[in-house]
Amino acid sequence: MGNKGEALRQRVIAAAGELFYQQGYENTSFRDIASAVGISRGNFYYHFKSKDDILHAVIDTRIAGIKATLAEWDKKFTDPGQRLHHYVDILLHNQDNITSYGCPVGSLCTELAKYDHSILTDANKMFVVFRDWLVAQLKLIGVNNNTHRIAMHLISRVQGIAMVTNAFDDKLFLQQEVKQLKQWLDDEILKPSH
Amino acid sequence: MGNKGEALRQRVIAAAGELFYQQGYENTSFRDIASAVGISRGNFYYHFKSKDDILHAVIDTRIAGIKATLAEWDKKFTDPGQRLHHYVDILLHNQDNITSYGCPVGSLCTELAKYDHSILTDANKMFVVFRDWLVAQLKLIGVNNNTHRIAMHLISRVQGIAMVTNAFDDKLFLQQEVKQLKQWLDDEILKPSH
DNA sequence: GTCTATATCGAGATAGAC
DNA sequence: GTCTATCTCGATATAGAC
Repeated sequence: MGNKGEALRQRVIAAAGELFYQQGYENTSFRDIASAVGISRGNFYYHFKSKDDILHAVIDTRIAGIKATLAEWDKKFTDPGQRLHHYVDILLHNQDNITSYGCPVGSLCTELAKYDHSILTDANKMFVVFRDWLVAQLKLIGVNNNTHRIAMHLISRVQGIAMVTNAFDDKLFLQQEVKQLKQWLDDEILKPSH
Repeated sequence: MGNKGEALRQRVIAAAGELFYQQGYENTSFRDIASAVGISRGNFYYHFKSKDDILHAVIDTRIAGIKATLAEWDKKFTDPGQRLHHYVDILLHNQDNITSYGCPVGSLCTELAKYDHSILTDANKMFVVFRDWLVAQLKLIGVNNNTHRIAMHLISRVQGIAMVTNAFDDKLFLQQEVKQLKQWLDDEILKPSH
């Protein structure tokens, strides 16, 4: 198997993914990616058939990365409640990037929704992986009703925080909201007295 | 005063604003706007000096529109609690557009954050108008602490709902979340028993 | 004021040498 | 596999006729 070519392909995907996140997909050119990776523009077309093709590869790689991360969490934390807290804590761990560029999943979906519905469907799968995992954790806790809705609600809360943090360039807001959301998680989901 | 030119200018701003919302700013060309308004491409530069200039005009017009809307609400609803509910209800009233294109303010800020910080600052003023109005309503209710944070929290919740509704193309989610958010508004802000 | 014609640039994509 | 050179297209923007 072409190890050298395969390695380059991975480097392109990594660089493109980062640039798509920081600058947006449409706003990132082959030039940008080429100079980041250190190759020529023409060389792309040996590994990818179009720019869309690179985006698809980026999305696939991200999905694999998300699945790997969640599997790691499953090992690291035995308590599903702890895992849910860890999900919210992503905001805190990535607060600098979120302040500058927003959420990598959310901002990409927002961009794609403006002009390409077929790729949006693919990008949305990143959310679906998170959602299904959240549903699984809720069921493990013993929540039996509305697990899907609660998972979607959590994603929505996290996305709102990321979006507003980015738009207002306000890291403090993120920190306060994370605290509040984790409190809500404890009060309404993990220790329901009603 | 050049009435004919001024009227055309307003038509351009209206058409551009709609297209920027539906297709994104970068993804909308002069061609698109020209054919929507029914003028030639060259004619733009008599009324605007650049594409950025059109965007600034769109933002200014939107800000004026938001202020007018809020002033209308102030007249229509005497109860500040009712006004806060009405703010959340924007989601419901615009559910079709939000499902297709997201929030006009939020998605624009998300796009601009990727490549132009100076215009983002301007676009963000749309949020600030809402935020300041929300703070005013909270104070009228008698809330004295954390009015700024609560206002930001409300914006964040609304943005999260709009973003996820758009990304999942899920109008039902929007409807459920609006219900839940209005319930939260009643329980935690309007009738605090604690 | 509005138009047509054009300049200039950078994008994605291709051809073919090495 | 990777490169250089080039094609084609559509974008913003400008010049100048009407």
